[in-house]
Amino acid sequence: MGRSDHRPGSQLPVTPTTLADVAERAGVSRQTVSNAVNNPDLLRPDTLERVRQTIAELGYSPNRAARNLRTRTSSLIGLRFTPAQEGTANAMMDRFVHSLVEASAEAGYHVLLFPSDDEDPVGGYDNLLRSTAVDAFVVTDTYLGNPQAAWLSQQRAPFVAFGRPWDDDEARHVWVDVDGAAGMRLATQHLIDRGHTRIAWIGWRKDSPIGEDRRSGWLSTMHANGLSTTGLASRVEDVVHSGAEAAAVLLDESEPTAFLCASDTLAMGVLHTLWIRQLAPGRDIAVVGFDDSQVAQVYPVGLTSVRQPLEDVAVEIVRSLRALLSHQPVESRGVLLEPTLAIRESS
Amino acid sequence: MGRSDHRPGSQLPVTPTTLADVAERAGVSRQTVSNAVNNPDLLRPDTLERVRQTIAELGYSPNRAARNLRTRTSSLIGLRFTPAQEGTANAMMDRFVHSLVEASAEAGYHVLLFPSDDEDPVGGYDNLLRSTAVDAFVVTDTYLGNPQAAWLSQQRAPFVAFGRPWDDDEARHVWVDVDGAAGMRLATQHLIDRGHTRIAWIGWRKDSPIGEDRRSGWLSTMHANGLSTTGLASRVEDVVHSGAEAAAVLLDESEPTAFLCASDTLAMGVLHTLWIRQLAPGRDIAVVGFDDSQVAQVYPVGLTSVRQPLEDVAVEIVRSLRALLSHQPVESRGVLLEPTLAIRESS
DNA sequence: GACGATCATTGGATCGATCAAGGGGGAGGC
DNA sequence: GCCTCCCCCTTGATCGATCCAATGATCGTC
Repeated sequence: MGRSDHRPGSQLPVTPTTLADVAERAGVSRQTVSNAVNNPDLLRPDTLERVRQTIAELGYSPNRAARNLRTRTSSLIGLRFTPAQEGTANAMMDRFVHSLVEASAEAGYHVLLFPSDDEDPVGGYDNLLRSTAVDAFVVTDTYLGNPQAAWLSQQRAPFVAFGRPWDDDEARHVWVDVDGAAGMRLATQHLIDRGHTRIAWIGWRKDSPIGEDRRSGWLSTMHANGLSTTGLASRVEDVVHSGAEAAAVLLDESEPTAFLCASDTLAMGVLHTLWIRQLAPGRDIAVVGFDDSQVAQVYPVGLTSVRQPLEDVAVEIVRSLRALLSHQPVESRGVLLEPTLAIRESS
Repeated sequence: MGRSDHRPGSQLPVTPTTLADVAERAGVSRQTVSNAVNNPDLLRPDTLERVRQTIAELGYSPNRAARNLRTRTSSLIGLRFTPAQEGTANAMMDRFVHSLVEASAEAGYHVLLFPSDDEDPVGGYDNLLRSTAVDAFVVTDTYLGNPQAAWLSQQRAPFVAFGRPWDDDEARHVWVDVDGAAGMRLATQHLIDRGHTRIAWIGWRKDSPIGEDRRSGWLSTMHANGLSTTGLASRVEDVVHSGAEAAAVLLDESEPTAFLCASDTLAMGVLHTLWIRQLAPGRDIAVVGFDDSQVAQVYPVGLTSVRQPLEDVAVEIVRSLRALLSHQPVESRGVLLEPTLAIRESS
């Protein structure tokens, strides 16, 4: 039998059991039953036992709506669900959402998804906030110019961001992020340890702070090891064929022996170019990506990739959220977590 | 300015506006405000206008908890969130969840995620049901021996399944599914049209009804075109290297010119074998997968793949759910949707 | 055995919405 | 003029939990 006794073979009563039902049956008042559920310490051990017994017998579970109304909470965390873009390999949302659901459940919260509306990016937040449908939000897209974090701050709505407030020095909200630069240092050092000296970088356009951060990890590690980076960097759009073209140009002009990419999508482009030129990834040329996407995992020649610790991110977010909601002083405004490197045949 | 007037520059009041606040300000009773929101037809046009004006001025939005308590509904749909398995390419959950969130929102519902517990697969459902936290469920894993659908049916809990009740003839619940056999007929015919006659099948083990269904699409189309299938079929585990091994054996023994796979994961295995043997996918040998995963989309040689119409599935599910919850007679117990074929360079 | 202090438990009010009846007023019919 | 009807709106009760203040039980103490 499962953890909770849900009595296979029995049906749920048409009208669910209420607190009053339990109270009557156990011969105590409603408040006592309420205390048995929420403040067991207040009851005498024998009373507690009797009430718990009755709760189990009747299969009672507090009505969420009534509790929410009285306590002015919902035990729900709102998350705007943005799916992975088609044609890219950036599918970390899936893993992150799962981790968040798990971590939230541990803390007694559920995750409520709401759709994204590009025309009115804060509309969904506003509705949920006004109707007190959620206790807090988790914000994921903290890219340049995204008004959500600032708007929520201004509304004094509790939220934690996954991602640093890159472009906003004024931001005072709580955030959790993964140290992309550290991940790239890890990857670069890995390649250097394998004997590579001419390691090329293929990243995003300069206006992406995330991309520039990752790039800095490559740059600093190269220089720290006394290696040159001139002519070895390229900045392109985050699509497969851009990665392929960049790799072709770099191969022709600078003869790198390894490629470090800001995303798995770009890495796939590199692999395409290698395939066309009959170069074997891992043996002739090393390739490393970022995100440890499914693509990296199932690609015939496994792609080495920087893996974000999304499980830890979720745990940390929920921890911050709880502190925020219980009005405890938050230890620190931001938390930065270290990624790991999933090493495969491509390096 | 956005669709809903959320007044940038203003803060949310500390205590949210209530129905009574609006009533007082508009000079009407609480019930009249309630009717303005839920049954506008009951009001005289000028009163309605006045109330609406006041609602807009105060930025009023009905308190969810109070409404839920009174109406005994929650406008929430529960979904057990199971992430994609690592090391496989089956990441349709991401796309499906997004579609479901969108379709639900259209109908005034939000999606509530709860975690999966393998030890107690119905525990999560039970809790939410007992505490009347959700109005209905969407069940996604209807594989062999999964007790969820049967358990929910027995509890008389409203739910719609994504997936047929393969192994349960007794099942009377509502479901929506994608016709995998039709998808494979499409794919097989596509390959035949391209001149292929020796088309091999790599699928899952025989105890997977989904796998057998997909296989039947290949089989029937081959036979309908007078083509032989002997020695051209293989049944393996759904992992990359199994697909690779199966492809190697088939190439040696039966010399197929095309491979049809039950999943993109297996197709990746096939591509691996082709790569090792220096065979060009699409030119020397055609390959087709199933699910149109990100892998199929970003693989250097785009992988042709059967694409499930998940957007339509979600819409259909929400439609059924609404009928179920409004106690309308459901037109049909099950709905079967046709997949499409995403044609790329591999075929 | 009376006393205040502490502990365990209780009854009434409340959260903010909707439901179910009931009331005021104008139009229309006799 | 009076009654009925209908439309529009209001009032009181209710959903099921928790908050708050108060009451009864238990205890040690003098």
